[in-house]
Amino acid sequence: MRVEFSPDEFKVALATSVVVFGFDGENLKTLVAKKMGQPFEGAWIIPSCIVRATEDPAYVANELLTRITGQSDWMLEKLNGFAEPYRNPVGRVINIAYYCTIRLDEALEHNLKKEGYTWVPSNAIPRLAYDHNEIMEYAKERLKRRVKRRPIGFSLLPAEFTLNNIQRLYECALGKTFDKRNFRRKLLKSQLLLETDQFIRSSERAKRPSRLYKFNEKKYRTLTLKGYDFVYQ
Amino acid sequence: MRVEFSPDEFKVALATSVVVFGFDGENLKTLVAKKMGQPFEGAWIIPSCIVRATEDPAYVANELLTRITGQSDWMLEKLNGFAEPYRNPVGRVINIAYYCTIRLDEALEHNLKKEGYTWVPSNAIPRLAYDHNEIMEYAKERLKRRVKRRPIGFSLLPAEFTLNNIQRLYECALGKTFDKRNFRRKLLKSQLLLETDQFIRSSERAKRPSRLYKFNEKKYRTLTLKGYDFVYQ
DNA sequence: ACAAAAGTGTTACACTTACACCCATGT
DNA sequence: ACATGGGTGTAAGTGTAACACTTTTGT
Repeated sequence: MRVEFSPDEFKVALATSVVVFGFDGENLKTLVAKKMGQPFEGAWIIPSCIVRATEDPAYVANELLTRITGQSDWMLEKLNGFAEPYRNPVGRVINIAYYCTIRLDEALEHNLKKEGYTWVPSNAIPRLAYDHNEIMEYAKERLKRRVKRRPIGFSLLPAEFTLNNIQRLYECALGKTFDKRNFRRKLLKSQLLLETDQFIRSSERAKRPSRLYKFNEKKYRTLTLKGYDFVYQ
Repeated sequence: MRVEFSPDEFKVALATSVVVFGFDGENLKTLVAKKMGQPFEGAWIIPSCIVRATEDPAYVANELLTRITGQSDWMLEKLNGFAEPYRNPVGRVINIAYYCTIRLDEALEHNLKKEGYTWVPSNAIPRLAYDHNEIMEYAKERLKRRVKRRPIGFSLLPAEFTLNNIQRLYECALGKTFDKRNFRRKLLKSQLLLETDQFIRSSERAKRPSRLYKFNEKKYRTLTLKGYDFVYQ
């Protein structure tokens, strides 16, 4: 029975990666960067970082995101530990991966650019180094599940948005399409949205402007407290 | 930026734990053992094992289960990596945890006893060493989710079982009760069960014997291929 | 005027829930 | 005979899914 650790069992290294999802009103996308240094120099990777043996990966991941985005206090959700041997050619490295969602804005975009990060559409992820494609798929599945149970719009949409925006977001995240009338009915019935009296043109092509809505955060909080399940399949 | 591993980053050790669920017709239960050796000598733990830096935790977990149960080829599902610093007083240890479900039988019980493992009811888990209570809770939540989406009876019930058995199993796993008529209607409509012409007395107290059913594995396989969701909330 | 997307209701069906009594058997 | 769990049906309500046309605005 192997239950006692001897000193030479302590030979593994830790890393953390964070899958970041954003939504531009049209498409769901995720952050990647070009890997610097060997191995895999120049390959695409998910934002990642070494974790020292004394550190908490959640803390390190938070620091990493803060540097990348210029914003702090992230609601990171843990994805999993990726632990296959040989996933890293340098040695045995365990990756503790997280994901989060983010609202896009200009300051953010500026910071991302400065730090060398790029958005790629989450339905067309390029080949990534290590097992990062696996981590990415895992994150997409998790987001899907999340979307089915909780209205995620809060964290991905701007403060005001159209019903078409949010429908599009759900369609991207779940990889299917919905009937406009049924979607609206369901969403409005939930009372999670508040009508504003603002209108916006959703694209160049659109002639008629569409109404802006915002989230009813109070309603959302009371509902989640009661163990509300949104359940959009 | 910390992206290059130096040799002294490789200072972490690995372990794996497996949460095993079983069902005796009345209650859902899970395997624990008494810890041998320091630290936490004599405390209850989830079946666990060291993983060397060159090994695959999934493989090691499988070996561990094979030893404990005397059966091989486990369908282990990965739970998560538990990676908080200081979760193990001996040093930095990452635990890659799995869970599985098992059909009880006599050979199994005999082997468990021989290896020093004991069942505890999964709604009354004792205080466990390390962060094993956290892992256990995580596993219970996962089982719950699993039960909601897929008929788990296959892996937990004997080949033939009564409708009351399976209802009881669902009630244990989900921590709620169901209306007998509605439960039966739903289950039978799914066509996942085949009526046998066998009857059994479900307990000493029961006078009238109840009908045995078995799983319609073919139906199950075609349904899961089509992306079937059982969805019992 | 026309092009483009915004917006709007109804109906049929499926599923869920609530609910109470008789049945078969062993003691 | 009685105690114990086994077994059964119906009706109301709720949610889902399918469906097509009119409105508003910019060009």
